[in-house]
Amino acid sequence: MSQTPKQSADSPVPTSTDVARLAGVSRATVSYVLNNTSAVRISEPTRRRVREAAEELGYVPHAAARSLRAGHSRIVLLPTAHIPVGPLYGRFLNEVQWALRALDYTVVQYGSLGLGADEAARAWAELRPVAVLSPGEIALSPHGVQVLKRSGAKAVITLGPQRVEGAHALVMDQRAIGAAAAAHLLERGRRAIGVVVPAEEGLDMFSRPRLAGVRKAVTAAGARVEPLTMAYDEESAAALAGRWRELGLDAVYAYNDEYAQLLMRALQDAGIDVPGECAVVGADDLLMGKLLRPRLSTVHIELPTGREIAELVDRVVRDPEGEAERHDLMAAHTIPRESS
Amino acid sequence: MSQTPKQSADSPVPTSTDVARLAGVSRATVSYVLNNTSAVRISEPTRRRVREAAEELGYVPHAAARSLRAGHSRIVLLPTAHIPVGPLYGRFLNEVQWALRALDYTVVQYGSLGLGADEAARAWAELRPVAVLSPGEIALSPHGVQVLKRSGAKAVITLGPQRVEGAHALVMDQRAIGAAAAAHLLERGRRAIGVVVPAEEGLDMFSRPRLAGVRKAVTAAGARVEPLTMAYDEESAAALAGRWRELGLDAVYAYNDEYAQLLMRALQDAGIDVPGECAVVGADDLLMGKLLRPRLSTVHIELPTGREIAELVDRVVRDPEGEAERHDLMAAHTIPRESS
DNA sequence: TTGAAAGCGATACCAT
DNA sequence: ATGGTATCGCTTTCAA
Repeated sequence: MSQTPKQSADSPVPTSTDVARLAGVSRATVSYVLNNTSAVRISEPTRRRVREAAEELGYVPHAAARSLRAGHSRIVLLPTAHIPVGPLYGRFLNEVQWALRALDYTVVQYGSLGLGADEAARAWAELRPVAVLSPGEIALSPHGVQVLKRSGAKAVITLGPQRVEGAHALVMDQRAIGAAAAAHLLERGRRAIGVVVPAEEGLDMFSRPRLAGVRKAVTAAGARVEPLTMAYDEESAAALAGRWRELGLDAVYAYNDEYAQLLMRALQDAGIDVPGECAVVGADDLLMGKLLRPRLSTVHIELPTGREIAELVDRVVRDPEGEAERHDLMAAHTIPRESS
Repeated sequence: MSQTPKQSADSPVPTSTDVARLAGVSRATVSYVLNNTSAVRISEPTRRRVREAAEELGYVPHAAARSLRAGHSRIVLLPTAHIPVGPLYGRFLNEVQWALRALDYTVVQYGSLGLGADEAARAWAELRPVAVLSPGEIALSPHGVQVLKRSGAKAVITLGPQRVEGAHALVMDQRAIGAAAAAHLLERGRRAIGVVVPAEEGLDMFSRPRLAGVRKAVTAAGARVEPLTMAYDEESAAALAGRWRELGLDAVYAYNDEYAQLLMRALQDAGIDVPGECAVVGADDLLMGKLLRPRLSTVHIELPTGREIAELVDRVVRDPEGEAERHDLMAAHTIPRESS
């Protein structure tokens, strides 16, 4: 028999027709055998011949042709930001992808590089995904949702701080994080609270609501809030620390643990005592925070598991009319350590 | 009983036929207009009618149908690990994705969750990608490469420490990192060097060659190497630090900056002076390292830009026979700071 | 138990 | 300047 499948530069890709020919049956039979179609009974010898033929040719079905015929795909489109989000959230998205694959969806991460909301939605729609799970940092317009639904998407779901007209929403209310940090600092007796807002673009979807959360809690208590723009580099942190005393603040909530570490270092280098002169709180409860001195107080964020999210997506796909709006998907609580 | 899903109660997904009908032309004309086919000339009024019809119906072409007809796709498949790699490498992969999209490829990140190398390759082949860019941490067998090429992939490229029979290789030799760290420590007069090997699975593709790099440099100098398994958590680090003095080491290369930070903290907490009693070197040159005290010495890794990689992929796609093996894609040099 | 044939949606050749 | 139509690879009635 054939030893080494001699495939020169231009050997054509084997199709089910080739398998059928080699096995001496029709394409229909090939399909039946390879898909274990239970509605049809094929004799065992035939099955074997088909399988052997497929094996020998190295036949692999063509997903596009299959889903074209089927009229639907199992693609879940997961638009990705072009900027790196934090490690916590990054891990979470990874988990979601996992879980969706475990439910037999094909996860397509689509980087929508500089496309506007509507262009992006159009590009996504070309893939005819059965569902779109759009993280909060991705722009998605009501019109974009329409385009996607019109293109056959059973589920268009936003996963993040805000909802979009027409889409199912899995709301993760970032304000709770700011609120938790603020409550903690107020309880510690702080009355003038700075809030670091990352200068990096694309993070505002997270940082704005966190700031709003702080604002609400702090003003309700009659204390002061000061937004502080800072980039994730030493210069920016040093500059901020340099003018710290003019700001007259006695505490700062620094967006997340990474920014907090950066700022805390800069404050210390500027001779400002933490937590004596200024309390510092981060967020995300990264391992790192426990290693710092003083140990970094943080807001622990309880994200849903990837499985939960995947199952919600699956539910909406199966029952697009069903209610799937959820608001209880995120919890936040402070972990006080030494920096506050 | 199970009839064709009627696309629910609402309107069916519009096809080019619908556009043609509404515009009063044939499907061919629709295709010509919407693709700006230059070989055919369509009158301006007709063009307008077609475009308006498409707009009105919210028509979006069906990517699967198109690529089925075309006989090829612009899909670049990027298998993803199910474990988070470091932040440096993660950012790099993100950049690659960017750059590929800029070259008009559709990047599909495919999480191959617990599939064996051959099953995974088969699953990827179903999507008929024009190229597969497989990061080093992904298992890819020679047989898998065959399957992919047979399915029409013009380029199967490994991106990582090792090469795979049949695939183009963009080799990033991790040994250089270990070698750089070792050379630095030897130069500092250290003679007994520990090497942290992450306990986390999936990182061995990186950690093994790094260890090998250290080993080669150190044994050549007649000094001692000691592999040290450590997980990325405080307990594991503390345990290692607890038995440090028995180990009789005067330096440690801690895989990357994250593990280095963790271990350095544990050593300090165990009363071991850094760098006096033990020098510590990390890798990746993360911002974090500059914030620690003592400042963390590190190996700066020069990864290629995403654009370089994307262009290499593109080149192989256009000329699959051309040579594209590259070994000069990574450079490493030590940045001495205070911890060594 | 198997096969013939009708599409799924888009494109490109060949007529008109 | 347009339209008819074969075709890509696969699934699934309906017939034999």
